[in-house]
Amino acid sequence: MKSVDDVREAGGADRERAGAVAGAVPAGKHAGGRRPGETRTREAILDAARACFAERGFDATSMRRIAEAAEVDQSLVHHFYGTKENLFLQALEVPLKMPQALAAAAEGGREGVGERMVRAHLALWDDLSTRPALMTMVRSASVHRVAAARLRETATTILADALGNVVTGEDAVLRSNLIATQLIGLAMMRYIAVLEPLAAADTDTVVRYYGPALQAIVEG
Amino acid sequence: MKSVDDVREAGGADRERAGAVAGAVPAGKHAGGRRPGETRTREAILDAARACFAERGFDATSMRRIAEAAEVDQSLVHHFYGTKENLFLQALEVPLKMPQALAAAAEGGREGVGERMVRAHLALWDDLSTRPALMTMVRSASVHRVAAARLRETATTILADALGNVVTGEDAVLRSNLIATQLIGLAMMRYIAVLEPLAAADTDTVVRYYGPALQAIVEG
DNA sequence: CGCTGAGTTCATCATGTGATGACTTAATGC
DNA sequence: GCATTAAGTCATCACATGATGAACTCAGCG
Repeated sequence: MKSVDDVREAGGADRERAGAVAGAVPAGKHAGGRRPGETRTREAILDAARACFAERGFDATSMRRIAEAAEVDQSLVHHFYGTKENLFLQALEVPLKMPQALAAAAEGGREGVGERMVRAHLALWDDLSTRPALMTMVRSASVHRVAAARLRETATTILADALGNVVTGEDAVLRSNLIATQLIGLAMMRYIAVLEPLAAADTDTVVRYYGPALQAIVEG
Repeated sequence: MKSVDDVREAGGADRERAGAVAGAVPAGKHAGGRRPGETRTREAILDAARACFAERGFDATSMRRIAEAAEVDQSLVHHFYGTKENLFLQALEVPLKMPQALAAAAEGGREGVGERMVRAHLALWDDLSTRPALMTMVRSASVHRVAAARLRETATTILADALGNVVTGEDAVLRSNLIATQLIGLAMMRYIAVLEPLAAADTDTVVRYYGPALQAIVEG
């Protein structure tokens, strides 16, 4: 898969494809046709889509750009995923790691849970296997209904569930919301708006300062 | 100005315009021409643009939609504001109220400053004269460089400046960032993602729970 | 009055978009 | 081996978009 950055204004400099020996496709005949051997194109397209959506959001990402990033014909994207909407949906699928990691962080009692949550959250965003989906979700949440719904769902189902044993008492759900609020804010500023010095700060420092802020809400 | 919602799929049901008496424009002649009396169209367009951008973000808002919302021909939008980019820039202009309100909230010493900041922030978002610009900024920050820059600028210049006397000591700037982080997160979840019950909670409740979280960072 | 400039509409363009269908080649099941 | 299905390309469509230019009407100034 090509890097998303490479694609930009590409145009047409990359007509020869890997494995297509020069002359293998006789001039005048159709270049189409299934590639020999087993294939991983479907996954490549999804990866490319995730990367593109993560980097520019739903609207600014065209099917053509995704195809280019996956080094594949545009129709193939439609062939596998149908509509752009549906592809986006797939790209949005949050890895199972996420609820697990957050639930694990919530275990171990009330004490220090703020710091553990911040650390787990940062870990998910720094993990290359989870980051694109999260980035896609947050980046498009402001303009795409489905992404916004996914964000809400994540905030309630996943987070509130994980925190069920920890955030108790008056207005427990509201307070869970506020914790989600803090974590999403952190993602926005550190990874999307890239606010300095926050974006460059190392994990431990962020955990040290931000943890107590979450803790304040846990305590009520 | 028409409500943004009315526009949706409008199409062409609204051909007769206010003041254009039937027959006033002889068939076969041009309908163009300046309207009699003084005009406020320029401002109307900007208002419409702000409303549209606030509701759907930069990409999903077309010049045509803005024109429709302002009940004006599309070319007029270009006539007054040139490119879409430039119009967006104008719509993004943050009202002067904002730095003032936040600076005022920061006055009065360290004690209770967390709550005062949250309250001031919510007030700005509930004020119809400031809300559209803020909404536009946050909603498009994820996908538009200029909006993101504006957001950073707001977070540093305005917020950090206001908090200069309050947030002191180690990593003061980083901690100001984290406070901005919390406020932006709140805007995201309450006004954009519309997470319940947070979105429906009344101001005082939010202030009561969220204030101490900001305070935790002020204290360090 | 007549002129200039600003406000206003219409028609149109080039471009990029998502989507479809025809066609080609390889894998797979019988 | 032979039919069926899956993977792949190309050409093309209908449409929405941002932008421009020409034409027209009013305001304001001399």
